[in-house]
Amino acid sequence: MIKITFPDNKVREYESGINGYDIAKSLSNSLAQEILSISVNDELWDISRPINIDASIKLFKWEQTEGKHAFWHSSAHILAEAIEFYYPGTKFGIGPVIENGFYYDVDLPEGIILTDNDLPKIEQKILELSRTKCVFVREDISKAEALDFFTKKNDPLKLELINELEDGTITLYKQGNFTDLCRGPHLPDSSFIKAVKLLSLAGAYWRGNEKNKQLTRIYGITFPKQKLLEEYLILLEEAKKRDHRKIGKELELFAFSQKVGAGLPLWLPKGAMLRERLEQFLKKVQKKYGYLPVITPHIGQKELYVTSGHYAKYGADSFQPIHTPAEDEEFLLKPMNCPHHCEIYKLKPHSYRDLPIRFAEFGTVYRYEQSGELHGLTRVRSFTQDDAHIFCRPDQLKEEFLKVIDIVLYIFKTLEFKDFTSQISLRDPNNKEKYIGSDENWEKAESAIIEAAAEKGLNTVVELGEAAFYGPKLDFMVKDALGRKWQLGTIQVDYNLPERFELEYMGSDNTKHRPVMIHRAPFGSMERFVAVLIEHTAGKFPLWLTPEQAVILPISEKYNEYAKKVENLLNNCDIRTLIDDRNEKIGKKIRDNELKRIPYLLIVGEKEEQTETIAVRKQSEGDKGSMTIEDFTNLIKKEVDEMLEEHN
RNA sequence: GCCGAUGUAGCUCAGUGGUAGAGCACUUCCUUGGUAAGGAAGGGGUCAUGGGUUCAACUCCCAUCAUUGGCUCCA
Repeated sequence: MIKITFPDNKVREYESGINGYDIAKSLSNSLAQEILSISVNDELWDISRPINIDASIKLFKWEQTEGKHAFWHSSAHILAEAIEFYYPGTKFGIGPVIENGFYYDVDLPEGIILTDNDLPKIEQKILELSRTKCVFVREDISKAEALDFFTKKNDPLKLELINELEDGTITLYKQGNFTDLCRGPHLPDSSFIKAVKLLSLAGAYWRGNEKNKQLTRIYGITFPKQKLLEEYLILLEEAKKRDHRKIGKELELFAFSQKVGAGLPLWLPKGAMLRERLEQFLKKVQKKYGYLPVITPHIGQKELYVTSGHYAKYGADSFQPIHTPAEDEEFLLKPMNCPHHCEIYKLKPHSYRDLPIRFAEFGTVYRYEQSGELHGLTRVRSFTQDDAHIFCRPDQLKEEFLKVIDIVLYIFKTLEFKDFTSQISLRDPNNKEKYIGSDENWEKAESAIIEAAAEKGLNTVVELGEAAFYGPKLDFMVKDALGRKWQLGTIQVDYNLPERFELEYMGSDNTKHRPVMIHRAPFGSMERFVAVLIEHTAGKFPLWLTPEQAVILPISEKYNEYAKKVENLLNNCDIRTLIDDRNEKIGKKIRDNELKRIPYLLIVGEKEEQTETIAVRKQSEGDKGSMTIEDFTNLIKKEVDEMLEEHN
């Protein structure tokens, strides 16, 4: 007999050799039906694997990640089996579980190219194989046996993987006609899989290295119930509706032109208005925090970037140099604003009393992103950073970090980004040589960031080895509608540029010292920020930000004149208002303007004209009744003030 | 850059080896309507660009450009 300890610390005795499924069954039949995987002494196991020792266990259902993990992992094997059925001779790479589903990287036989049209038949085969209730059989083998097996199978990719494994830890899983190298765990059999959708095909380099062979990657997702798949597909559709590229086009915020060039966004009037408002908003905050505005050109001499080191590091990936009639003269489009700001700092000597100095600029920069990297407004070749560089003494680092974090948090709060994460990137402690700057400075900077983040109550992840070579950093990330993570704000310490530009200040000891630089951009870039904001709000921007706050809808042409009067009054009160005087019925006008995400619709007809009022309809809430124009302007002002209210 | 897909009217999308279609939008007319689509008529396209095959190409082939899913999830 063995002792099994459950998560609630209850202990029950079972016969040695019992498996997870039977344990679940001993608790309840319905539970047994739902169990997908088990952890035995914190190690994930198949529920069909016999347990011969005293152990503490946890049982996992579909609702738990561990349960989904086993489910999708097994699904990946069935996908592989289906592929091997249609394309014998295929070599298999890896087939891991991902956040939503799984994929398998395969090297198809010479001359076979998969297209989307091939996916349905593979899906059908997967369902067919699932219905046969194929059992997943686990087998422990030696490294030599594993090498032998995959040599016979002629699968060099698996051999490469096995060669990196230690002897004695190798397991195979077999189901039907397919055997795969796999750590597990798996479902007991394939019949759990009731619904499948192969989502997309993509090329993927073996082990993510572009020097390696490109394999075909097949993405898929499976579910234990057809209904869950349907719900998931609806979710995907909903997410697509929030896509900033779609909404940006619908609301005429931005566009691209093939003739202007790929990755070079054109901000249309409404988008530009929105962006300007965001910029004004940040400028006001920055002024309060002691930032000084600067403006620098879009190009700079090549020498500037040689000094900064950007030319050596990014020169090849940037736009080609600009030549002038003067011989040997070369300019670059600026990929960064910092070198220009360093030159401004250098214009005059600084005392320790002057620091920190904070130069801020909405600086447009240009980088030649690879064509395949371009994506809407989130990955472009021309973008504007809400950039600032803080030149400070090392002992001021923490204080400055606290202030920048305050700005970021204020922005996130105002724009209602509640679901964000932050990451502290530190040096790789085992590889200190690859970083510039003294040990002492690094330690100071790293603890300044960690302490500042902790003081502000940030929920942070610390990543060792993720720091830039020139200093540690703190990044803020949010997710877009499709669950993709985007980095927005960033705060980076830099020891490199002050060194390269030989920046100095006079210390209290009357000797020269080197300042530290902080790069920071709370939005990151205006382009990316607006993109994420569009997806976050589904185009329903906050009242203070939206291009048009109210549209006046006359019931008929007879009230156009009164509508004009109302428009003037509201615009005089700085409420951005338009009239929709098309010859359409009121229902039609309401529908169209709701679709344009106008926050307030003001309906005026006979009643309103006579009583000098407007009938107010709020976006997605409906009729709010009639009120005077003065009441309405007060309402708007109050709403805007509340949104922008500063926290302390 | 590489692998797959896509490119037809302002927008969303059908379509065929033999002179191009729908809905919405737009223009005009009727209608003057009270909280998410009133009716009629009309204008609008070098079918991404450049080559090739063919009596004939928007359609088939090749190239280019652009858009798009992916190329970091480690058996």
